[in-house]
Amino acid sequence: MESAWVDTALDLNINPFYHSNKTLKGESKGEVADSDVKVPVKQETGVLVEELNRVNAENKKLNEMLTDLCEKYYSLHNQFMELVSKNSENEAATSKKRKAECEDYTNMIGFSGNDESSCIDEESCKRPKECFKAKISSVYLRTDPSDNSMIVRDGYQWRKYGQKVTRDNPSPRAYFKCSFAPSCPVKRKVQRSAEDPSILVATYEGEHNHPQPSPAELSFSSNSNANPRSAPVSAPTKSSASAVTLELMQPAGMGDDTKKPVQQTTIQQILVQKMAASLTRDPNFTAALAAAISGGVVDQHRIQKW
DNA sequence: CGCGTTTGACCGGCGC
DNA sequence: GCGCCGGTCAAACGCG
Repeated sequence: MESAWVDTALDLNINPFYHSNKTLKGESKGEVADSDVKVPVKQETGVLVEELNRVNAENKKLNEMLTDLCEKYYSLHNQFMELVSKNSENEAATSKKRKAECEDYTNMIGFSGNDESSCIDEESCKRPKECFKAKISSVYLRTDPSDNSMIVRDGYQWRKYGQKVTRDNPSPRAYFKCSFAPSCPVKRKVQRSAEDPSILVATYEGEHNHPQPSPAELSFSSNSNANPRSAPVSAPTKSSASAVTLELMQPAGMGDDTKKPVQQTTIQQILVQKMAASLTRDPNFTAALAAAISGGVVDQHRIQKW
């Protein structure tokens, strides 16, 4: 099923050399042996350079598309924020309800009033503590279904503090707190998708109030991830499983937005990188993109290819 | 012995 | 008011 998607997927040329090899193989009239390519070296490098240029141009175009997308996202995001802040004012005035609703808001916009315990009055602090404090984002990770460990490697250090079987899902939900910084309020829930057990759903609440630990720090400080149960995860297969990240709250840099006045361009760059990384790893996206813009860049690509 | 995980108990919110 | 359910706590346990 998925292989079908992959086959029809837009070739984004993530790995141009592989691609080049394929074309070369095709050009070498079905020679079986890979090693003895009969094309003269000069001609070969010429083809490669040409291919590389073409790929660069395509990447540039895709990059522009992504940037454009980001700009649109930002303007929409801002509009939505305005709308919601108006709504929440009304909401606060009329009803002091309710967790679920609050969570909906946070879910949709990533509205985090203030970090930490900076709420002003006690009353609004207790409930909204949960309502407004936490930024919530979800990460979907494809893993081996036979792999029972619920470990999501995201560069932070987590301490498990609970596990629970929930009603709507036979697989247990694990609760983690960020243990890299003692005061870090971030929590993470990890649970297998009810529909597709091969997909891990990690839900993050809150923001890290510390920078992302470096790999050295991670392997150094405490054994949380070097623990026997966690260790297998560091196997590249799992951590590099194809991941689609839906960061509902904050487009980028969600680790440390204590430094709010980050240049928007920087954020944009990070966002572009993140999106590109996520999207290009997702065969569904590439396929959808291919379908959507099949008249444009891709056609040009295909024409050249044929 | 220290640290992290496991797991049953407990608590609070919510619906009926 | 009661019961269900999700989230958290904390003692017990295991590992290095």
